[in-house]
Amino acid sequence: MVKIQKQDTTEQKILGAAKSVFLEKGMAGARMQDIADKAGINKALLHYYFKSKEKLFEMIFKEASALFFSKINGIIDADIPLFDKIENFCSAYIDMLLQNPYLPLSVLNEATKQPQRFKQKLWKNREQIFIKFAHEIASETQKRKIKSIDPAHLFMNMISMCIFPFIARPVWMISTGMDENEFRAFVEERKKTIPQFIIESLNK
Amino acid sequence: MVKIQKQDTTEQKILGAAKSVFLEKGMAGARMQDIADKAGINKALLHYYFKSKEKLFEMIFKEASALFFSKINGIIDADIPLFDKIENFCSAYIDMLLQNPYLPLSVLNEATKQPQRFKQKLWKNREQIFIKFAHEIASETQKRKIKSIDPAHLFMNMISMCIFPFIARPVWMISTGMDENEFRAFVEERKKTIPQFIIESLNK
DNA sequence: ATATAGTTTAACCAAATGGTTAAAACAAAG
DNA sequence: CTTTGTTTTAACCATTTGGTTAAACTATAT
Repeated sequence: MVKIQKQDTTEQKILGAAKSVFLEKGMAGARMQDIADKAGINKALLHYYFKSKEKLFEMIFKEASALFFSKINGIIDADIPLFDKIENFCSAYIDMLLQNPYLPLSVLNEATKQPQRFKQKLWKNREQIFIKFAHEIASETQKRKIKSIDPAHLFMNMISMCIFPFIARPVWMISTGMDENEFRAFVEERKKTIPQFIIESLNK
Repeated sequence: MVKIQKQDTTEQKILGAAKSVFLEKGMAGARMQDIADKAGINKALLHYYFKSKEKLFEMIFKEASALFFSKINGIIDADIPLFDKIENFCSAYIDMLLQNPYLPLSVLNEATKQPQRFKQKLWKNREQIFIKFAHEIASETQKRKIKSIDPAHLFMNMISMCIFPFIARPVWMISTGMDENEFRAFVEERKKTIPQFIIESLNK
């Protein structure tokens, strides 16, 4: 008989627990004991599966940043009209972030605190993210289909508006009085309002 | 004779060192020894001036978040035309961030990791930041001067585009190949491109 | 000169934390 | 039943780190 009841193997439980603890507390703030507790096991077993905090963190972080960057390339590289691309990107990226709200803060944090390590370990074969996007903008501008705009700024604007709300979430919630559901609804709305906002600005 | 050569008192040196260490490493990652070293003193003297890490951190963090929020209210509350207000805000806020590049990540980080503490200690008498702004938008919309837009989204868009580049700086620099100066120039440009972008989108 | 506040040195303490170890318990497969 | 890999228990270790202490030194003001 194959394993049926255990949907989660111990390793998966550990990885899940590690992800949530690391993403919430960061490398420095995370405690191995907390991870063990959250996984429902003990510290000995935790080290039985993963040699060190470093190794475990690296594993989680690699996965996290892959998630953080992968969606971008996929959609930006698609072969569809510019405006559709913008709409798709915002919608898909926000969807991903809704499922991983702590992702941006965590990834950008570690990239800030350990820039050299980040560059070495996570930026090996990654190409310029928005080269193709830049060309496309240039082309559309030349064809006089949209107003002239520096692609770097446009790209930065787009990802800023998508990502930042998740980074500023607690402050935004406190300062607007939103609760979890209202915030979720607010960000859900942004899947449409951001593309709208961008396209209004680009349209001649 | 009054003290002349010492522009910085020891207390100021400590506060300066603490600010830079805390903002770069966060509460959990900061080391008292590092702060002492950076201030050019020893740990004993550090504790002679500030009882505990907690106290020192609170001091720095209170000042940091005051800086982070104060500019916003000031400009948003000014009594000038909407578009001027947007231009002023972006320009002044980005200027402030250029002088405190680690501020946003640090403040938002601690707000995320200790939301309750943040709310208690730092959000006592602070009012809704953008109430007045919202009214203004509503009024302009009604007067048919600008396109209809939800003020919350507009406000979020604006602060996102201003703040996010500083949070994503290391990743952005790596992925675009910019160096310090180029990044500075890029953000400097944004003082104009962001208001442009927003106003193009709002104009009927 | 002497008292006072600032500063250094260096040793020290207690707690937290990452990591180890060894023995025992357990479960499943051959 | 025995073997094998997994899991627990619980003690333990080494290091880091926040924080303390006491004695000595320095400069300045009275």
